[in-house]
Amino acid sequence: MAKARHSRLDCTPGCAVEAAVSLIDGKWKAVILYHLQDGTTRFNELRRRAGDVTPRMLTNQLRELEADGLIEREVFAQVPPRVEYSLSDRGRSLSPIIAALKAWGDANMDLFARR
Amino acid sequence: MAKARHSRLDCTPGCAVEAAVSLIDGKWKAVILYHLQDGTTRFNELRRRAGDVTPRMLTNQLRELEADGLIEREVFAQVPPRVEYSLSDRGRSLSPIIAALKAWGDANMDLFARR
DNA sequence: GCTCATAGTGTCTAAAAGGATACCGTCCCG
DNA sequence: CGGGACGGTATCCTTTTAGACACTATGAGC
Repeated sequence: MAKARHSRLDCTPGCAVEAAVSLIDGKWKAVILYHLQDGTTRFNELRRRAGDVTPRMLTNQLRELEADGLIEREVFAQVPPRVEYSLSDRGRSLSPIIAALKAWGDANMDLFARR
Repeated sequence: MAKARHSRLDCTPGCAVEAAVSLIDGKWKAVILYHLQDGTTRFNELRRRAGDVTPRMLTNQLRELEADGLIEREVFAQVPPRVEYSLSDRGRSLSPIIAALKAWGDANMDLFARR
């Protein structure tokens, strides 16, 4: 699971903001959640869509998202192996935010172009 | 400025999502943006509200947010010194997202309580 | 028999982020 | 004269994150 970045929960109201951010932080988590909105996706399919994630990183991020209850993992006992990832209800409740982030990112692309 | 976590911008559509996240990532940035919504705030006032930020971290985060054009910094040549931080237009355009994150965080507090 | 695809794991290392602590000059208040 | 508020800096150290790269088993297709 993603590490809690703040140990106390009874801090100022802004704390919930940071707590939420800590879940989608991690270099690939937001991207994974974004792509999972298209529906159930397999491991290597995600890998291809995300660009250049190493399998180790992808595994890490998926495991954390799963531990946080944002995604679900279903294993089919076949050969070759088949594992499907999908959004959980909680993960789906995050969709509007992911969409808003994408919209904001697109609208502010000039910011990133400078780098 | 916050480091660009992805070097290429022409990646899959999810890239904008990650780019946006990278701006509010950093342990205190989201909290700072949240508190700045109440209006112009001074350095030590932010420090008190955020809980237990060290001045070094607060300076870092504020400088990055400023470099990213999300906040503005105004120095008054007085003694004792007076420095005020406020949201820029771009920063204000992020407000709905911050608010959504806070709402989501509050609604999913059970997740964080487990830690 | 060779190679490919699947879904990962293990190890090692580099880089970045975050934290602790001490310190600065100036002025005001008592 | 001592102490506090202000808005930071400087230095050092630890933790966390991310990346490269190699490797696994199985079966299918050529």
